[in-house]
This record gives sequence, C-alpha cells and structure tokens, in this order.
Amino acid sequence: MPEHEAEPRSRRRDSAATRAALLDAAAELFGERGFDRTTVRDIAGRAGVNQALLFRYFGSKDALFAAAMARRGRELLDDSPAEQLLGRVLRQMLDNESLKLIDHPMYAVLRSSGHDHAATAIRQELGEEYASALAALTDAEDARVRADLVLAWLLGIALLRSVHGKEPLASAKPDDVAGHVLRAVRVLLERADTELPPAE
Amino acid sequence: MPEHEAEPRSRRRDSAATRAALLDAAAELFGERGFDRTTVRDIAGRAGVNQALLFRYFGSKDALFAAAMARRGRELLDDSPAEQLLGRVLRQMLDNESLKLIDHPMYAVLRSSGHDHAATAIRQELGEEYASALAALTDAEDARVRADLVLAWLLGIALLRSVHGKEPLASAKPDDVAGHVLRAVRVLLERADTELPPAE
DNA sequence: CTGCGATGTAAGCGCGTGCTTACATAATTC
DNA sequence: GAATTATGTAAGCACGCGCTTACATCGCAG
Repeated sequence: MPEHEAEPRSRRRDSAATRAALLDAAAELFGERGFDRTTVRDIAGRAGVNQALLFRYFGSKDALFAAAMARRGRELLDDSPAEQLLGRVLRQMLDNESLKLIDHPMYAVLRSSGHDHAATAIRQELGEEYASALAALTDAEDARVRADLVLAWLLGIALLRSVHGKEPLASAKPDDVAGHVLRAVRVLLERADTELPPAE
Repeated sequence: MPEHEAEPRSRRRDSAATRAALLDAAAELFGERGFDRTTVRDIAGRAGVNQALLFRYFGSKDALFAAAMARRGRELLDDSPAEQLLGRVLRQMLDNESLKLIDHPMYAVLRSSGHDHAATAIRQELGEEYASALAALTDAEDARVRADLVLAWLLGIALLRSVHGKEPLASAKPDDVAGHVLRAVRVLLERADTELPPAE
C-alpha cells in the first residue's frame, strides 16, 4: 500500500521521489567507493532512474555530491547533548555490524579526499559543526585546537577501521576501543593548569 | 658537472635514472592529487620522460603507485628507534612549511582511499610495520589495538591538517599540537590495570 | 478534446583515460 | 662494421566517462 500524504496526485510521475532516489543512491555509492570511482550511470542505475534525469535535477555530478552530503551531515549532531556527543559518535562508528552507517557523509568524505569545491566546502562546514560541539567540552584556551584533534582522531579511526579494515582495530570490541579513546580524550581536554571535574 | 659514480657509462641513455625520475614524479603527484586524479601523462610529463617508458618499466599505473609507496614508506621507520618514532612522525607532519613532506606515501594513501589497487598490499605492510613499532611502546595486553589507535590519530591529523587545511588545527603551533598528542598518547599506552594518577 | 509544460527515455557526442604498437636511435657484442 | 639489444619516441586504439540532445508520454488547465 503506497503512502498517501498531502499529495493525492499520481505516483507514476513524481519528480520529488526521483530526486530522493537519486540522493539516496548517491549517498550510498559515494560512501562505498568515493567520488571518483562512482559513475553517474552507477547512481542512476541503483536509483532505478534514467541518468538524464540526474542532470536535469542536479545539473552535474559535483552538485549531486554536494546535495547528498548536505542532506545527511547533521544527523548525529542534532539530538546529542555535547557531553554525550563523542561517546555517541564513537558508538555509531564502532557498533554497527559495519554497514549500518555506511552512507553517512563521513565515509564519502574519507573516500573522496582530493576532491574540490563542493566536497571541501562541505567538509569544512561539517568539521566546524562537530568541532564546535566538541570544543564546548573544555574551557581551555585552545579549545578549538583540541577539538580539532578529537575530530581528527575520529576520522582516523573511521579511516583505518572501516575504510582500510586494519587489524586488529577493525575487529576490536567497540567497548574497549571507546574506553581507550574516551580515557585519552579526557586527558586531552583537561585544562593544563587545573584539576579535571569528574568525567562525564 | 654531472655526477660520476661507479657507472662511467654514458648518461644520455640511463634506464635507472629514468626509473628514478618516474618514481619521484609519481610520489609527488600521488601525494598532491591522489591516485585517481593523477594521470600517467602527468607523471611522465613531470619526470620529463616519454610515457611509454612508464609502462615499459613498471607495467601499469597501479604497479607504479605500489613501487613509489614502497620506496619511501620506510624512511622514518628505519632510522628512528621506537621511543622516538611517534615524536619524529609528529614533528615531520607538523613542522614542515606545509610542503616539505608532501611526497611521503602517507599523503598518497590519504588522498587515494578509494579502493583496491595493487597498492593495497604494500599499504597494509607499511601499516603493520608502523603499528608494530608503536606497539612496542606499551606492554598492555592489547598493545596492537592501542597502537592502531595511535596510528589512526596520526593519519587523522595529517588528513585534517595537511590534506584539508582545517583551521585552527592547520595553523596551530607544532609544539602545542605535539604536546597535546603526546600527553594523551601517554595515557593511551599505559597499562589499563595499573592505577592512574589522581585524575578521575 | 486540445494544447502545453512537466516528467521520462534512448541514443550518442566529444573527450581524456590507461595502455599498446611500430618505429628510430644509441650502446654493446662479435 | 654488422648484428643485436637497450633505450627513447610518436601516434593512436579502445573504452568509459560526464553530459547533451531529440523525442515520447503523461497530467492537467482551458
């Protein structure tokens, strides 16, 4: 039974659905293979859509990449209070049976390093948002540098574990990994000259 | 005045020099642009060599990539005792006026995380070697997992700072960054079953 | 019903890619 | 010096890429 929302008009020709299908397929494929190794024909194929429509609706492969990144970038951020952000992101990265989150823009970014305008802008934006949230966790003067270091660690772990499948990290128990990281990060975020408050 | 080594034979036709020029150019370009966005014509052009020779001497673009990675990947590893390895890698990554080390394989790997070249094998080898060296720094049971986490951090920092130029990390003072990282890593590599100093 | 814009489709264009081939010339061997 | 091999060169082949074009079909307003 098809959904019946505020649009009683026919479903057979539905540009919104076509756009959405293209964005979904693009997010998946860019995450799996990176920008350069993903073809517009691949995307249209997985979306079940004629590839000419990709250009009609998005203009170019670049623009589609940017649109796909923008759509899903903020998910983890939105509903996480700052203190839990790091833990939640770690859990998401580590917990999944290695597939649940593969279409998150982080993986597309990791596999597309080298790409310009669109990707760069998005990476900056995404980075700024996560870094800002992380910076709120410390009151040190160079909070944002430290936050960048945390972000770098998260990206590096995702890269080594999920993209490159490095062992033993890839098979390590999520709780162990998270424990190590959180313990070290707690030290990282301490003010150099004060005692730290009770963790978490 | 050309160099005169153990090879008094002519310089005008010198396959060894041609190979070396190709490897140098390849290391630079792969580091700057990644695998997919580097052309065999680019490489031959920068090396000042006919591109057909690239295939005569290395067989394929994949194989050239692997050869270039293998040649320079072990430099830091070979002449650094384990205790100094982390510090040296950090210094090299952070110190350079952002260009000195761009042809190190690490950057080629970071910009080429797409997939499945022949270079996968050599990349894994190098990863193992660095991880092993780092694992020697702790006697914890899960030393290798912790070492992977350190390696992940190094990769993430290089990615965020040098590949993407994320601020404020990219402009942070090397000593500050190194200090933060070393302090946190010291905690990471401590044995989990020993008591921690007053913190927590 | 008619006309028209929105949506979907098939075919293909131009170009850059990795790689190969056919050949020229320098170096070496006899 | 002739024959042979090592090294360098120019041209181009086959293919996949991003993107475009020309057209069919649908939904709907009049």
